[in-house]
Amino acid sequence: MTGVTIGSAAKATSVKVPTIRYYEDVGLLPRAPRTDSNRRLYGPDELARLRFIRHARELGFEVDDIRALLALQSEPQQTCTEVDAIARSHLTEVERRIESLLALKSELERMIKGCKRGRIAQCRIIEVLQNHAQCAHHPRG
Amino acid sequence: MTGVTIGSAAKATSVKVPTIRYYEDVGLLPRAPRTDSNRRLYGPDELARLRFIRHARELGFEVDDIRALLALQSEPQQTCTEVDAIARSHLTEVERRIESLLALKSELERMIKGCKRGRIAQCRIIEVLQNHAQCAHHPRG
DNA sequence: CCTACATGCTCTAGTGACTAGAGGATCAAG
DNA sequence: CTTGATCCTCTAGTCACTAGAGCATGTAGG
Repeated sequence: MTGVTIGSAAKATSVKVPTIRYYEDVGLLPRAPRTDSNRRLYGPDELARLRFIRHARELGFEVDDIRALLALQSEPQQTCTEVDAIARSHLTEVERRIESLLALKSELERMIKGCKRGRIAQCRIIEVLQNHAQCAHHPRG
Repeated sequence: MTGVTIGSAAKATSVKVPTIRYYEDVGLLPRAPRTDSNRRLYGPDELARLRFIRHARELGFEVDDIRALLALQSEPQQTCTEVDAIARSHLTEVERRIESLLALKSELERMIKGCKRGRIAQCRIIEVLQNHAQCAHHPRG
């Protein structure tokens, strides 16, 4: 019966206490075993999972995506077809995201450069964003 | 008092009709003037503003950020410091995300490769993302 | 052993940024 | 003149949390 309390788990993973409980509620974490006095206990595996979830969320994956990613891990001798499909579609999504983040990066850099000139009168963020908005498909920065 | 209806405004800016009304509610757009029959009217300036808002949202700026950016626009003789700060912090975050996504990308690629050979047993997405999560400040890989 | 008080529990409600739907008015086309 | 699209307001739902109430339990100091 080893394991740490939800508070230490929160500290260890940078996921807040109520968020951990929320993840259990929505099934991203297995129902934690409890002490005699009904407190949740977390072992190293759960902490790893939590860190994974946190990071994936930071990367913008939705809870459902994360559920899928977690599923990939826990089916080690399944036929590969399905796993491959999930991984593949995630890869596509990840690549898409990298693309648009790179576009955003260069645009933000451009904004900052423009601002360096010192006066908003010459600052073109608004102009830039508005114009850019017209070419809906970011045809490569 | 020319102007287009909310429907055409939506089409012209790719912002959905209810979202336009929502932006008015929360003060990102001025209250639109109305026709005799109470319908909202939008002129070119409002369309521009809508396009700006949409794009800024796509870039991940929060409504409050956008409010700040729009406010700055109307004080043109001010220095750019604040705009610069907003953009800069977004840039940092964006770079951080790109890093992580690249790590995830190569892990997914590795998985797919592994799958091709028929086994998923050595899938390490969790490990990879989890470890990556620990170096909060990405001290250059 | 007793008292603080921190931490845990459950439950409900609030947040941001929309999105969907009900129920009704108005406009444009045939 | 009717039909269907579009508009109006209003309420409620979504996702992923986040905050708070109200109560139980654990831990440290005196």
